[in-house]
Amino acid sequence: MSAILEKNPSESVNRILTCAERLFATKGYDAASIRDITNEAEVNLAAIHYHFGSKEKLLEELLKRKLDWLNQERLNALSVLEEKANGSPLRPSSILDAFFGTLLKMIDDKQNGGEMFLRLLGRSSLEPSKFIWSVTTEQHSDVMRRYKLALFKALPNVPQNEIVWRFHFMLGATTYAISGNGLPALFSNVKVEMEDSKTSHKLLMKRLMAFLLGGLRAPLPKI
Amino acid sequence: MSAILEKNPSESVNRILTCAERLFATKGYDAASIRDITNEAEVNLAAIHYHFGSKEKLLEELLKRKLDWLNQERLNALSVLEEKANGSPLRPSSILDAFFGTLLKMIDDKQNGGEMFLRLLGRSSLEPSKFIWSVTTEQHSDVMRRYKLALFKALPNVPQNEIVWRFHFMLGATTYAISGNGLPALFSNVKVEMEDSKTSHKLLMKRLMAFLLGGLRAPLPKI
DNA sequence: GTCTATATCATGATAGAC
DNA sequence: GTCTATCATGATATAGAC
Repeated sequence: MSAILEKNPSESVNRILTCAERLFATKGYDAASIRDITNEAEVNLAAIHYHFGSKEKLLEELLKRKLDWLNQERLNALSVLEEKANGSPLRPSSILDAFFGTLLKMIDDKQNGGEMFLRLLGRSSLEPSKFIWSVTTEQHSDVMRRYKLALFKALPNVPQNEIVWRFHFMLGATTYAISGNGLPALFSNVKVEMEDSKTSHKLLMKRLMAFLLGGLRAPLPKI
Repeated sequence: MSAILEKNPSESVNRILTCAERLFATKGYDAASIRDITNEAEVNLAAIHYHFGSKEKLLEELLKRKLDWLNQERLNALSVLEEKANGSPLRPSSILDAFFGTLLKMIDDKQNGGEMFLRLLGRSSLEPSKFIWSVTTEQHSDVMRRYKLALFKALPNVPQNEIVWRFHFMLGATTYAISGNGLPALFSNVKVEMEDSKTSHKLLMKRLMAFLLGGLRAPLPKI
C-alpha cells in the first residue's frame, strides 16, 4: 500500500488515450482490441474498464474531447465571419476556410488535435457501426445546419439541393484525405516525390482547399 | 442420397454471394459474421468454408469478379478515347467520364455491378485491413497508371504532383459518395427533398461528375 | 453437397486479492 | 489503482455422419 509503488493514475489514462487513438485510427475500431491497447500503453488489461467503463466509452471519450473543441471553433469562426460581414453574404472561400480549414489546422495542434486524431476522426466517420457514426456526426448537427445556411446565402443562385450534395462531396474528399487511406497506392507507379513532412501539412491543406472550392463553384450540371 | 433432397449447389453459392455482398457493404467486413451471412442466405454454417475456403476468400471472390470487369471497362474506355484523339491530349472531362463514369454506371447494371456492389467497393476501399485494401487497390494499379498519364498529358500546365493529389481527392469524394455514409446526417435539419430513387442515380452521377471536374480544374493554390 | 457437432481461439467484461 | 484469474460469448474453422 506504499504510495511510492502506485503509478500516477493520470499517466495511465493518458497513455491509454494516446495508444487507443493511434490504434483505432490505424487498425480500425473492431480490429484494435483492448488487449492491443493495454499492451502498448503498458497498463493492465483491466485498466480500460476501470477508467472508462467499456471499449465503446473509451472511443466516445476520445472523440468527444477533441470534437467538442473543433465544433466550437467552427461555430466561433463562422460567427466572426458573420459579424464582419454585417448581414451580407459571406464569400464561399471564407466559409470553407472556417469549416475545413479549422479542421485541417488541427493536424499541427498537438494540444487539441494532432495527426492521429484527424486520422481517427476520418476513420470513425467512415465506420459503418451505428454507435460510432452517431458519436461523430450527430454531435455536430448544429454546426452543419449553420454552415449549410451560410452556404445557401452565399450562393443564392445555386439550388440548395446542389449545395447540400456538394457539401457531401467535400466532406468525402476531406474525410478520405485525412483518413490516410489510398495514398500509398496513388503514389506508386508514377515518379512523383512526396514533399517532406515538415511542409506537407500546409501544402495538403492548400491543395485540398483549392480543390474543394473548385468543386463547390463548378458549373451546374445540366439536368 | 436421393437427388431430390439436394439443393441446387450453384443456388447456394449465389445466395451466399448476394447476402455477403449486402452484409459486408452495410455492416462492414468485421461486423458481418459468417453466421449472419449463412443465416440470411439460408445455407449451412459450413457452406462458406466449403465453397470458398474462408471468409477472406469469400470477400476476395466477391470483389474480384466485378472489379476485373470494371477495370477492363475502364481500360477499354480510355483506349477508345485515345484512338479517337489520335495522339492529341484528351479532354479532362472525357477522362473523368471514362474513369468515374464507368464506375458510377455500374450502379444500374445488375449483371456486372449493382448498388450493393458499389457500396461494398466503397466500404472496402476504406477498410484499414491490409488484406482487404490490397484486393481493392493493388489489383488495378495498371489502370491508375494509365489514367494518371492521360491526365498529365491532358493538363500539361498543371504540376504532376498536383494532378496526383487531385486524383486522390476525386477518389475520396467518389468513394465516400458510393459508400453511402453520411447522407442521412447531411439531409436532416434542412428541408431538402431527396429525389425519387428512379432518377436519383443519374442525378448523383451528373452532380458528382460536375463537382469532380470543377475540383480538377480549380485554380492552382499559391504555394 | 449438405448438415450437425465441435474444436480452437480471441474478445470484452468482471470479481476479488493486494 | 493495479493486478491476476476467469467467465461468457461469439468468432473462424474443421471433422465426420448422412
